[in-house]
Amino acid sequence: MAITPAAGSSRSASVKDVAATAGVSLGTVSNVLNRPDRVSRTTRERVERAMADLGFVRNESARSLRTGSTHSLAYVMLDAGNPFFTDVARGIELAAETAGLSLFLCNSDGRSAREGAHLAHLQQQRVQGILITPVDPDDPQIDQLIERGTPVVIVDRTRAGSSFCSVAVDDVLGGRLAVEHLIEVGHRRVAYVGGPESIGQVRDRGEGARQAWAEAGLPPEDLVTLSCEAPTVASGRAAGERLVGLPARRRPTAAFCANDLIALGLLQQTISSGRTVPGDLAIVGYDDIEFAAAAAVPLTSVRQPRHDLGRRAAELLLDEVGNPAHQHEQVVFTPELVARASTLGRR
Amino acid sequence: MAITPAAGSSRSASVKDVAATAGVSLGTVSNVLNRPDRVSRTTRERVERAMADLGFVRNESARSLRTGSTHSLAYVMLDAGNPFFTDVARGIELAAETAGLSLFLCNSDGRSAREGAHLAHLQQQRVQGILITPVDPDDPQIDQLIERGTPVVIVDRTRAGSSFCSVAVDDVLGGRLAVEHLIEVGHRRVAYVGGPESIGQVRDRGEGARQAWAEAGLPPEDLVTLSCEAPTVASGRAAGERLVGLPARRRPTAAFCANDLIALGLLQQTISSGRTVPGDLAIVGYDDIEFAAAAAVPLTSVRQPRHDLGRRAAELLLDEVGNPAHQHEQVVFTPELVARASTLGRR
DNA sequence: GACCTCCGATGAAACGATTTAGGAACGGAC
DNA sequence: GTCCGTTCCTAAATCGTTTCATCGGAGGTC
Repeated sequence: MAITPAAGSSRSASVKDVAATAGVSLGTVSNVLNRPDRVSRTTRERVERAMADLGFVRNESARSLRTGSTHSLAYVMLDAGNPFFTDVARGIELAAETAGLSLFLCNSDGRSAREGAHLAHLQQQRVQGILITPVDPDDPQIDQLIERGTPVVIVDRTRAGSSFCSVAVDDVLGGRLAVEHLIEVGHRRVAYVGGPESIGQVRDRGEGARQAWAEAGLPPEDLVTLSCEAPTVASGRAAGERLVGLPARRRPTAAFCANDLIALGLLQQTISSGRTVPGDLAIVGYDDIEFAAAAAVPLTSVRQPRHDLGRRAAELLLDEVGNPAHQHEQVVFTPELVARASTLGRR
Repeated sequence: MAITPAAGSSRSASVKDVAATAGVSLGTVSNVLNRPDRVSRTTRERVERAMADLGFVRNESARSLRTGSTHSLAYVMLDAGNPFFTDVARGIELAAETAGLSLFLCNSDGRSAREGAHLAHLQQQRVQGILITPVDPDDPQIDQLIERGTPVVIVDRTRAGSSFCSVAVDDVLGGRLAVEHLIEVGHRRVAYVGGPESIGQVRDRGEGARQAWAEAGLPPEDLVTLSCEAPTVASGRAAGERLVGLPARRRPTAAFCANDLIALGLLQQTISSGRTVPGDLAIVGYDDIEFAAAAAVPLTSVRQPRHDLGRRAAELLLDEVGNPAHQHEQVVFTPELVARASTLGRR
């Protein structure tokens, strides 16, 4: 009869075991897995029965070694704790699921070293492609990935004249929108709260802020930059304490924060220290995450189409993987200011 | 001379190419990769040079096929959009990084089908082990994973008499703490807002709420259950609208929400509809995510040690993977009530 | 100078699945 | 009864890496 390995044996069953149990050859088992229509119904059922009995689990390493391709994509996030990126990830997931691929999420947590380790590992895994919101889009490791054949799509950043696709939102414009709005509602001393400078988004939004300030003909020294260690709620709180420390004459009446986490921290610190928003300090955030609207004082924020950002990025990657005539594309979405009570509560 | 494949050839370089270029054998290249001390310095440098020149990237599929083990763990999250789970993930990441393993994050998004697809794929990938916050901890697929040799640790749930490790927080106790607190500050008509019932955490927290209610000798009909479709901010808002619709006589004066997302939604709806918190409605959340303290009215919440939860879970998994004398363990952490303005603002 | 040791390097044999060229069995038609 | 076409299945080669038994040579010892 068929040779049946001991149930619960330490080695898991292979196609060979299945073939032996079902009394067919290796190739037939493979056909059942990959081209079931080429196998007669009775044989197929016998093989499927054997697979179930043995608890057969296809070995993806062997499969992808032989075929040279995997069924996975990966998204390397800049900060998994920031809802903005998890929303982007959700958009990517949707597209990946539709295409029948699994999506692995990796978190670089803003650290180049971790990002590099993830990229190296993903490259060794031969994932079909990588989506990444990089710590630094000019990192040569990204070019190296592409040279060595792993398609990459940059999410939420761009690079001039690139050899890859990217999907971004115009952060300079976003910064302008925020500061133009603050100027419009009457502020003449504004703080830009962001950091670290190593993050491109932070630089661009600050640049947009400065442009708007200059175009309004306001003195540069009245646009203060408050640099944070990280774009987090805690940093926002800390920035709030530093603001209070400034002499009243020089203290800004409004703050534009590089993201909503900072803004929420700043908001909390401001209110809990007994001042009011926007009375003592108007606040504009960035990203318009779900929690922004639900904040102590609903937050004015620059909205990015985060879901579309993810979906579109994944679509570009899938096109690059599947379509030989693929052309690299740099998609830039337009941000939009959503004005709420944190700047409008009082004139 | 050495056979050098054309630079930028479509096939990426293999150890064989490296060996040819460096003028050594396959085995030597492998030794450079895995036991560099066994190779003389000059040979090693020559091989490393060849690897760099060819852009060699080790093929992890082949490696793990041969050795039978991978360098990856995975955490299947219930909801990547909920900061609670990303905080847990961060704890896991820390432990994984320390052990030199990569962590893949997968998001089941509360859907059994997606969870199942992820598990199947991870099993095929032969990951070293899986951490999971399951949609349903009694899902037979989990037992099947273990039977077939993939270690599993359940995160944030338990199961009686189990054949695997788990790390959880006592949700029944958490529910009691919340409701005992509400009773103590004087509420006699309370809503439990949670859902769907299919989620164990929701059931347990509700059960704890009922126990506390009964032990206080209060009539069961005064503890109303408001069921949500999902534990999200949007559901919280919707629940708020349903609460307003109740006749004043029967309307609860306080709400205990199954998590902070629901609580934040409820809080937002309550305030934006012109009522006050805790004046018209006191609110208790669950998880004590960072945004809870930063909310419109700082939220009273049941705190879970989410970082430790993740770290401990990963440690148990690593022990199971590496230690032959491993004993399964069911770790249960104790939650803690953090009282803030959303229940204390007024007596 | 013969012998032994040790170090470094070698080459073949796996790992488990897929693929492809080809072979057996079967049924139908003349 | 023979021949042909169709199904269905078999056997062997292959993917890239690791491992293990082995081998050659340099150096030391007597």
